[in-house]
Amino acid sequence: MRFQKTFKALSDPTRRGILNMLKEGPAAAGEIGEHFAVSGATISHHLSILKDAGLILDDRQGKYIYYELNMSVVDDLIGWVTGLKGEHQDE
Amino acid sequence: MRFQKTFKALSDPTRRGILNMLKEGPAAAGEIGEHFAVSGATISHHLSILKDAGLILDDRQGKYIYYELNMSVVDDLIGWVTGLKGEHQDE
DNA sequence: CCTACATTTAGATAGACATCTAAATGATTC
DNA sequence: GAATCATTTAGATGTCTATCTAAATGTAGG
Repeated sequence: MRFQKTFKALSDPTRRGILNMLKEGPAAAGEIGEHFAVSGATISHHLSILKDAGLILDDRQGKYIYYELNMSVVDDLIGWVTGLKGEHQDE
Repeated sequence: MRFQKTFKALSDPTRRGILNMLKEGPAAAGEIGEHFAVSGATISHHLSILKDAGLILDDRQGKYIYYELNMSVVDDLIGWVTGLKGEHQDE
């Protein structure tokens, strides 16, 4: 199942919030955490799921780890969803 | 959360399979069930989740209930996913 | 109206998941 | 290298979810 992890990752509102945040550009884990009412450990958990799904990339810079959207996977996702609109290429 | 039910619905592979099937056109619950290795009750459960998410519409015709993709919600979904690519309209 | 067929609802169960606190790892600076 | 800050990992817990079988509902035809 090529998109299982992707859609699972998107099924949580905090994770979608994180992706929306990252539209504005890369951000460190701590900065991301400030925007949500959950513990840092929980944010870290969400980031690992988004990363495992390929939706985000990480880039350590000293103390901080910056996360950013992975546009190529976002494009794959757009492809899948758009595919629901008729053009009959299977799966 | 405007898209919570939508993404939750998409997070299951059987439900995505159903949506892919319905690209070809409307189908009755029984016909849908034939394509997946789960009980009819389980298919019914998945259909109710897809329906609650607005992704499919139902249309009873005598004994049968035909399901079809709801393109307007598919379009909303495309809008959300495409929105990840930059154009900064929030959420 | 009784039988047969299509689908849903009810109730139960096993596995998955979001969350927390506490502890561990990684990296900088003095 | 000890102290400090950023982040992750471990372990526990309550809730959610996909699935099943059995029973109920809806619909058509004899």
